Amino acid sequence: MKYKIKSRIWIEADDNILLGEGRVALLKAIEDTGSLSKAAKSLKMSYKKAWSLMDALNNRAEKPVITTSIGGKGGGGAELTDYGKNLVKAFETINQNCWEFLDQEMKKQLYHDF
Amino acid sequence: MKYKIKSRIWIEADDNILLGEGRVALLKAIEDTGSLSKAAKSLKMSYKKAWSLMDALNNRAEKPVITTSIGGKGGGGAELTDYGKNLVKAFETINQNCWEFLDQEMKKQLYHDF
DNA sequence: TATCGCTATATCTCATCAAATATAACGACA
DNA sequence: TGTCGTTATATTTGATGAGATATAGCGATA
Repeated sequence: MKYKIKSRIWIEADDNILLGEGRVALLKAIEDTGSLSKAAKSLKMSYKKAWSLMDALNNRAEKPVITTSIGGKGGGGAELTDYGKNLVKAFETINQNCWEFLDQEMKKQLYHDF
Repeated sequence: MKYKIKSRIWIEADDNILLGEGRVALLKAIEDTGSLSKAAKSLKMSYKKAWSLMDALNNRAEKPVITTSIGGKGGGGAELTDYGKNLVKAFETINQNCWEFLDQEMKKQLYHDF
């Protein structure tokens, strides 16, 4: 059997996407680099796109997910709030569990139908 | 809590998409209408797109998923093979189970982290 | 007070993908 | 043997989204 099952999960708020794999990757890069522009660069993403993603995330979430500062030492920066860290952790846990669940489901179906 | 979790699953063969929600919807429409062009129309999809999807599906699957005929009474038509029907059934079962699983997972996380 | 790297935002260009259009071939049936 | 509604395929047109570019403003620090 050469078939593989794949999945993509995301969290919505008010029928708008809040958090998916791309935004989680960006959040983790922000956590690592301390800056939105460096995070974007590390993911080979334009600053504009990264900013748009984080702007939408911050506006739609119940509480701020990242905080930013302009000017000062280093020019400014961005970092995750505790709430943001929890969101990332929850997302990754669910995502991992989903993969494992689907692999099991696929095996069940293969046994029956193919 | 206004957050909702969503998912999309698909089956790949050789790193190419084989079957996802769109193709399953098309297969069911073919089953209902007996024709690829009618199925496409019922989903407001161009014939070309529908044909391309089913061509890729048939070529990548281990066995044919639909059979087609040209000319004759009614001009021809398309129908699912038994293998195709099993694929659809398996996909929908897994997809349904995945939704239920994710809803439970979401509740767990909400309880802990938000 | 000049510098620096960052956030924040608008605008324009381009590539990619989808849709629309056109056409050939087929075979049962009247 | 002509008609009809399909399948099958190429080509052209159009729209949407991503990327590139440009610019302003900020504040700690030297």
